[in-house]
Amino acid sequence: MSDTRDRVLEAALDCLVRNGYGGTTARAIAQAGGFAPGVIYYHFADLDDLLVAALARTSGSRIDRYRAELSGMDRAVPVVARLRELYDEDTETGHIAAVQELYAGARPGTRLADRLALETRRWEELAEELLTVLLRGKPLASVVRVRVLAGAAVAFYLGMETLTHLDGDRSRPATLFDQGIRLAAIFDRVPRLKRRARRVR
Amino acid sequence: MSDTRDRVLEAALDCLVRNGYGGTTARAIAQAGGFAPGVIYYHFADLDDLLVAALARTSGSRIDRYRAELSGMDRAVPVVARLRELYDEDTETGHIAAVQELYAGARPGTRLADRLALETRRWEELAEELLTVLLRGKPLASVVRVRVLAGAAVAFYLGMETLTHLDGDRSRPATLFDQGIRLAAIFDRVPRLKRRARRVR
Amino acid sequence: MSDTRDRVLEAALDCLVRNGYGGTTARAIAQAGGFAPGVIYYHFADLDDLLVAALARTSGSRIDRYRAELSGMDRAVPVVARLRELYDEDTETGHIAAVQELYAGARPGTRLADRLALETRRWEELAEELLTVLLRGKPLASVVRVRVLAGAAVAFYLGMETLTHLDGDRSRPATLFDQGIRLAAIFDRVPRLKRRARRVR
Amino acid sequence: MSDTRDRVLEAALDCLVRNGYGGTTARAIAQAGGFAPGVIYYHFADLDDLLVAALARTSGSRIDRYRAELSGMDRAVPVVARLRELYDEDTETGHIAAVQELYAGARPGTRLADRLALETRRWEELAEELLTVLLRGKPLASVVRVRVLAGAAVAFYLGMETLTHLDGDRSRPATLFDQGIRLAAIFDRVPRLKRRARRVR
DNA sequence: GATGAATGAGGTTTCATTCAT
DNA sequence: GATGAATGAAACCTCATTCAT
Repeated sequence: MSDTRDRVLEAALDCLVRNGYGGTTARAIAQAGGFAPGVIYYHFADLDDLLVAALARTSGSRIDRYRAELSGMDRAVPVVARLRELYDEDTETGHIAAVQELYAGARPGTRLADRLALETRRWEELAEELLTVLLRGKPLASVVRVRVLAGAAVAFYLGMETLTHLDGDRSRPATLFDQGIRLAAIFDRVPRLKRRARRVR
Repeated sequence: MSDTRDRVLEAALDCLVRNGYGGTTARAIAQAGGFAPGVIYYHFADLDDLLVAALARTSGSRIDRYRAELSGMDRAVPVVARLRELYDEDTETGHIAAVQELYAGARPGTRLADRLALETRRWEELAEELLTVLLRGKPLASVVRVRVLAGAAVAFYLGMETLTHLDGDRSRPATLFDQGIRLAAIFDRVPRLKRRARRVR
Repeated sequence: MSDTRDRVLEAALDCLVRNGYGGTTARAIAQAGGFAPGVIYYHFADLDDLLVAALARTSGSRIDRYRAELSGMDRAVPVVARLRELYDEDTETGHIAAVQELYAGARPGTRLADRLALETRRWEELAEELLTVLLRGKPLASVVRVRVLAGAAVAFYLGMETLTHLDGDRSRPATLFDQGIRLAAIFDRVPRLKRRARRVR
Repeated sequence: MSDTRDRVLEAALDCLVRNGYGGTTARAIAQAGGFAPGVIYYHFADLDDLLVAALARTSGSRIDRYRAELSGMDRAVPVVARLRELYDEDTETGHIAAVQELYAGARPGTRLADRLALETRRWEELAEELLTVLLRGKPLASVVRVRVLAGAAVAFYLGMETLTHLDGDRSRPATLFDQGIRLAAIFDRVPRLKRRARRVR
């Protein structure tokens, strides 16, 4: 059916990774995908529309994957270890780089920005789910609100990506994950408080 | 001396805040500053050069201010409180918005990107200085490397700004600062270990 | 038979009225009529061809209606009164707006321009018929050639429409019709000369 | 000073005459004037802006010329004769053809349309001035309102031009002017009524 | 030092038209 | 008969940059 539509989406993501937001022009996308620039406008209203669709696709599928891989884990070390693998996966496929470019380039007030806000909320919801399980019964849980912590985690992840993308220094996330593992190990050693008949909503 | 050069730099920052990276064109800068477009090229090699200089100026002066305000503080709560004030100051002056735009728009491999990496390192150095004092003698200091923690702090700050800039939701940093204060209070209650003959590097 | 062909013609006229000549694109016509753009090229050689056919249809049917309503009238006042009604009818149906758009947009030398010239001649012929009856025996008839007067009438009508279309001021034709009625009343009071041996053509 | 600005205006008028409204594209204007398309946008905000300026210039200068040539004439025959010469002049210079194209092509609601409405009013004012003098004391003056007659004259002139431009048949205005002269001669033979103490306004 | 006019490449988008299905 | 995806040319417009003054 919309075979070409998919090719356009893929080309747009490709272009984001290779040329950055500013270099993701209609012509560049067309060249990357090997089709005429007009094709874009047959399938999408405009570039903004295309990028929104591309974002929805890549972000959505990544969220699904992250959730599938991490859901229900209640110990921090394996979570961080898995996160690192997923991050490496993202780096290879370039999908996270594409999203990063969108965060960087989107102008506030555009549909793309709105959509990014939406996707951000989805990532925050996922983080909240995971953190809820991780923090259950831990003393830390009584100090911080999970929702806020989730927001901080997403912001941190985004900032790390921005910096990494900027200087191309892959050792930065590597070091951070290393450190994360150590902290996670300590965290896991903190015993859970016992509660009776805890029922969450 | 080069009075005009300064006007150009100010105009460029102005333009970044008001029009974003993509809207910071030679014409727009000239209009913002009330001079002819050609002036830019008299004082700077090209737009990249101008933005590099603008970044150096604004980032440098902000780092100086942050250092002056925070240097030597050894308790977390006042540090976070001060940070919040500085952040609000940044928000008002728009300087942080300008830098944020540069992080967003800079293409890897350009001189601007190199300069951003350099400024990032300076911020990380500042964070390292402050964290070194804060963590002195604390148990956490034996678990995480200060340098890495400093990098994480900068990344987190940048990510928070990116998200805030995108959706314009000022409540996000407010909530995070609130939470930060609470964590800082707990942190401050953790006693410092006594060590003999402490030698720093 | 070619039911769809008719739908295409109607859609083209619709589009002319709503979007103007410049907005009457293949896509817009297709959307207006609820069919695929390709359909146009199945029934018509190109857009020019379609517009020619649309013009022929709408202009032809309007000429027929004008002739049916006005033919044989020999007094000016009822003619002008009837013209005003027909004009209002045209305005409502939008058919006159469509033709006006074609006059405006047609490039000299195209088939559409040729066809417009042809339709103009038909309107001039109709005007000539009507004026011949009206002027019969009037002193004015010996001063002006009916054919030229007919041409002037059509030109005037077209010019009035152009101006009205441009500024959307419907009071213009209203005022002109008012004035026309007064002149017609005076005209009707001028007695007809008696002639012997009337020979037509 | 703005030498080039003038060249752009001239090129636009040239283009209107030669290529019509639809053919007056930025590229075509640039080619006609022998400059780069970008020049247009240096001197004018957009094409609409350019066409408004071109209209103001050509229409304004023609109105001035018409007024200078015709003002104060109180006999119809020399007026019509002079009109014919001016019309021929217009035809040669092509300026009237350019304006005609603008009337035809302008979309209602654009700045160009607004400006055309303004220029139309100016032509109507001129016509009103001239007709006021011509009709002074004539019986016709008590039957028609001069303002309405002026509006009709402008509409007629425009319609005549539209038709002439469309089919390129120069004999049409020639014939109409011939006929006009004959009517003017009759008009001039109608005696003026004597009025006492005529006070205008 | 400064100006502002000019350039030409390249940006997004639209369009008439074709063609495989 | 009809479809709708695809094309490539060309539309308008913006931009960094240069250069004569």
